[in-house]
Formats: sequence, C-alpha cells, structure tokens
Amino acid sequence: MNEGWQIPTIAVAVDLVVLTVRSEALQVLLVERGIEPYRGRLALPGGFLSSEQEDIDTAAARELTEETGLDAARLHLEQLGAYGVPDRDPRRRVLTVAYLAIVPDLPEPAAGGDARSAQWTPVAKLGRRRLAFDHSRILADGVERARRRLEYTTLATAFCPTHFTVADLRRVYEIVWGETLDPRNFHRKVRGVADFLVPTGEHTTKHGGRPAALFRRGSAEVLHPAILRGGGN
Amino acid sequence: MNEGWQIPTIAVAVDLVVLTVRSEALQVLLVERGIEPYRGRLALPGGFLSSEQEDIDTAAARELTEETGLDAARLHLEQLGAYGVPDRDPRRRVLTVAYLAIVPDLPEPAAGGDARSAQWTPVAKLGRRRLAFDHSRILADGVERARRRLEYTTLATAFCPTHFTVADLRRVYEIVWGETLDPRNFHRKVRGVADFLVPTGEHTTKHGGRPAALFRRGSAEVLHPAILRGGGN
DNA sequence: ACAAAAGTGTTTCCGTTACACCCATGA
DNA sequence: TCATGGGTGTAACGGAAACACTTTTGT
Repeated sequence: MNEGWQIPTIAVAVDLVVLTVRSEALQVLLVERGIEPYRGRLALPGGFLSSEQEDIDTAAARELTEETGLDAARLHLEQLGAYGVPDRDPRRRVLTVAYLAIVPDLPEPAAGGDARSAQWTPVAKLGRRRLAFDHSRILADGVERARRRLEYTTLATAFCPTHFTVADLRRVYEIVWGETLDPRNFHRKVRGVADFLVPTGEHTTKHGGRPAALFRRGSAEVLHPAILRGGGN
Repeated sequence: MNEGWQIPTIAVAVDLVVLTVRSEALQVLLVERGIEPYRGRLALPGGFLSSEQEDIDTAAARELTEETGLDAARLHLEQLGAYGVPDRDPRRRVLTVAYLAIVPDLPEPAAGGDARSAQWTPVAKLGRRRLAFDHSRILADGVERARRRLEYTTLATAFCPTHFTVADLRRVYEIVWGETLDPRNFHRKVRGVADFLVPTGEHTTKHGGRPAALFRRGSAEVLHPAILRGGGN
C-alpha cells in the first residue's frame, strides 16, 4: 500500500499536568504564554522534543525538572495519552503526548531553570476559564486520572513529603476528591493495607491534640482493598 | 529558549489491538509483515497517517474498517497511549499511537479491503513468540486494559452480537479473564445492574437445556457495582 | 424419565459504615 | 480541667461467595 509515497511527519510535543496539594487545595502548575497564539493565556508547561532522537518519556522528565527543579526520577510521572486533533494548534500541526506528574508541596516556589514563570494555581479557581489550546481538556483528564488513582493505588503518598501522618494522607484524599472522609474509618483502612505505610517510630509534637505517628511510604503500589469515593462520609 | 531552531518532526503511525472472542478463545487480529524489518513476523495492523492533516482517531477508525470491513462508528475504539521509544523502528523514528478495538465474532473471516492478510490469532497461542517492533508490549497493554474494562464497564457487550444470552456474556468474561465464574451468581449480578441488559422477549431454542432469554446491550456504560476478578469462582 | 442448561432462594462471610469510646497532648 | 485531634472497638448494613433447589427444554 505504501511504495513511493511520502510519509507525513509531524511536530511532537509533551505537555505536563503537574499536580500538588498546597494551601489546602489541589493545585496545578501553569505557565502564562508570552507569544501568540493564546498570548497571555494560561497553559500547561511543556514543549517540543529537544532533538530528533529524544525519547518522549525523557522529554517529559526533562520538562518536569526544568519547571520544578526536582529530580523527576523520584517523582510520579505517567503518560496520560496522545492529543492530536489537527487544528489544536493554529500555526501548524502538533501532536502532544500528555503526562501526569504528582509532586509534594514544594518548599520553594516552583522557580525552574527555565525563564518562564511557572505558577501554582488551584484547579477549583480556574472555574470556566479556558486554558490555551486543548489544555483544559488535558487538565480535566489528568485530574480525573489522579482521582481514580487514589482509589486503587498508593499514589496519594506521592503528594506527601517523605514523613507524614495518617491525617496528612487523609487530607490529600479529601482535597483531591473534594469530599470529607471519616478520620477513624480512614485510619483503619489505610493501616490495614499491607506495605502501604511504614511506621517510623517518630511522632508529631505540634498541634493541639494527641501526637500522631509518622510514616514513610511502603513498597505497595496497589490498594487491597481499594479505597472508594462516595463512601466514608 | 526556542528562537531560531528547527522543530523536529516525526512520522506518526497508529496501531490497532483488535480483540474478539472466537472459538472459545480471546483472539487478536494480526498481519504478517511482507517487508523488512521484521519480514515474516506477525505484527499489529496499523499504518502511517494517510495525510498531513488526518486526525489520529480518524486514522485508527480507517485502519479498523480496512482490516475488518466493519463500520468503526459502531465498534468500541479507545486510545491506549503513545509509544515513542526512538529506536523502536530501525529504519527511522516513528511514534505510534496505539488503539484498542473490541469487535464481535465476525461472520466472515476478516478479509479487509486491504490486500494484506489479516488473521485472527489466539492470544494464548502466541506464547513467548515475539511480535514485530514493540507490538508484544502494546498487545499486552491492550489485553490488560480490556480485562480491567470488563470489571468496571459494560465493555463485555462489545464482544457480543446484537442479541445475546447471559451465558454468552459470561463466556466472554471467562475467556477474557481466563477463569471460570459461577453461572448463578453471575446471572444475578449482571441482571442487577440497571440498564446493562435489555430483555428482548425472545428466547434461544437450540441447546440441550432450558431456553435462555435474549438481551440487547443497554444504555449503561459503567458497572454499579463492579464485577471483580478473582472471585465468583 | 433423564440430561442439560437457565434461573431463583438462602445462608454465610467479609468489608464498609456509623458512631461510641478511649488516649495523649497543650493550654 | 477542658479542648483538640489521634486512634480503637463494635454493631448494623450490604454485597459477594457458595450451593441447594426449581424451571424448561431436547432426547
């Protein structure tokens, strides 16, 4: 079927949905576009492959490091899918491969090596505001993927620093899902999953109540049994 | 960061994991490659975008129709993801977007309009045999996706003709999952999900036992509650 | 009458929910 | 002592597993 015809080639980009829990809200890392099209609009961080031979996973990790200053190898980074509608970029045809990244609340504001000013924005605050290109759709897909991942995997720990309490973990669930959970049942559920949480022996000392035990992320990646939305009040 | 440099472009292809249940086995549509590289090896059907402006979803639907002769608009077709390791094709860099398609057992053998001979192959029979390129990996991802979809969605009906019995549906589950299910519990489960199965009033007349009621696929797309693997014996 | 497959009823078990209750700290 | 949040115990509920049992056909 294909002798003597020219195979079309397309510019390939990667875009990142970088999520964190920060100031009691689910926030996404966005950049403000400095050039047309969509000048001044918010967009997902991303960019074209840096060379003809760069791997897409590598490109996503590179962009993540550039924007957050963190070591991508230690972060959760998974592919969301390819978005390739021909007119998604008015200048030329671009196929973008979107990735979902989960990072803990960063000590320093996300000032990357890149000159562009990446900023955290609460997902809920975006409301009906449209992002550049089809990034609103990609963001919605990423958020939904993250929400589902919390049900069936141990991904929630990726939002937390290395040491955290059960209450910290519960707040991640509550903020990402946008619903409140019963602290007592949640506690028993997560402690009941083998290798989900590893006690460190340490305890918090701050707040008003009883000190909470500190945990590290365990080796488990899937949740048995799952922690489902719409229950637990 | 990017003034005065050339954006690299890449050849983009779509590849299809077309699954069906046929002769009591989960089968995948494969083609035998007639040219190098991987000449003589089995590969997933697929191909490059037909033009600079063809949408990837459209390209996947086109390939599906070419290979099966069926109207892709009536079939289940979903994106699996992008596979873009630079050396996956030794000739040149190709990024492929893989799709999962589910089709009912076709009356006629899958002789497409395309000259290539697509053939159904039982997934289990492939064993350790490697497909061309990274297609073994893509196939594994597609099969795993289909298995999970049966747990949480009504996708199983996509394997069935328009009219089918509960036993037909159960055989789909058993064959795709590779485990046996209790016919009585399965029956009550699927009948209990609202809008999953619509009775047609008709009954089968053939087999040795009591005639079974015939159903059409209902409007439900998600399963409440889910039908999980590793139970039901 | 018997075999075979469809379909229903019932008991047992297990995870979840809801909530009473106890624990450990700061003020 | 009280407020606050951490953590445990437990009874009620609901879905799933196991399986006895009835229904409806062909032979």
